[in-house]
Amino acid sequence: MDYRITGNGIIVKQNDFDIAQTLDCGQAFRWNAAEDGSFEGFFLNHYLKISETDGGEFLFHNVSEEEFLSVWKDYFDFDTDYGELKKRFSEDETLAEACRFASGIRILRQDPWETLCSFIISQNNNIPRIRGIIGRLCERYGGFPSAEVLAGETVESLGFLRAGFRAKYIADASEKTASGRISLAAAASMPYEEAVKELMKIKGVGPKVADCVLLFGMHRMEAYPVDVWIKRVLSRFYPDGMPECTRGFEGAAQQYLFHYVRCNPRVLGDI
DNA sequence: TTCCAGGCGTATC
DNA sequence: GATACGCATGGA
Repeated sequence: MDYRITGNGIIVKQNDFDIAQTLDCGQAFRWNAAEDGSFEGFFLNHYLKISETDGGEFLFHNVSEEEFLSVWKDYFDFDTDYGELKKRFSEDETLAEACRFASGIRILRQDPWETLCSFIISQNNNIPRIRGIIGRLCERYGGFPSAEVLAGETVESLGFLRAGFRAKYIADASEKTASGRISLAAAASMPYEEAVKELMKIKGVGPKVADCVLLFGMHRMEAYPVDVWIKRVLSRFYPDGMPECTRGFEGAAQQYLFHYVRCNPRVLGDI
């Protein structure tokens, strides 16, 4: 990655990066596309507008060098070589196709708490509605509320979210996180199996949500969320499990596959 | 109108 | 441990 400072922000030269593919592939729910192709959104309390230039570089609008280096470089995971990952994955035919289809996906380094809440909300739900619920949450509190703030709510007072049966899960996650009964910071550095167990102490967090938190909120690339789409992928292409070339980075492979089959369901055949 | 959605808790065997 | 079923809500 190279960057330079201009009068209206930071311009970044970065391989293996596509704004829309990365921000709109189901790992984050608070980014919005404008008609000109730019995206606006937040990481914690940091606002960003980002767009691609005619020269294929990326403009971080009105961002200082300090903020770029301390916030956005990490958020977009610019220090990881996704070209190398895709090269490894491409030993496998299906993965090669998936990587070609969306070669600009990167795994964001998101906030663990926001990721936990977001994927609790995601269960048995569709993406437009997930975005709606999270949008109402952020609108009410003027940004994504902390566990401490949400711990002051009840299932009833969360009714404005129209989150359905998930409201009690959000309440439980807030109470356990705010009180210290579970520690997201500790989970982030635990061995994989222990981390899953720690996260699953929360009501409404099963294996899939735990893996999403580990992958998207703690950048644990070995975490491999299996949802309905990935079940179809496994059944159609990998009945004996994920190929050897993905070992240790199953989560990244999963995200290429997830986006590929959601956009091209026909490749799954009659499943 | 009916089906289904980036699952999980619970009951039952 | 496996399998079946209900769940709140709203997009398609």
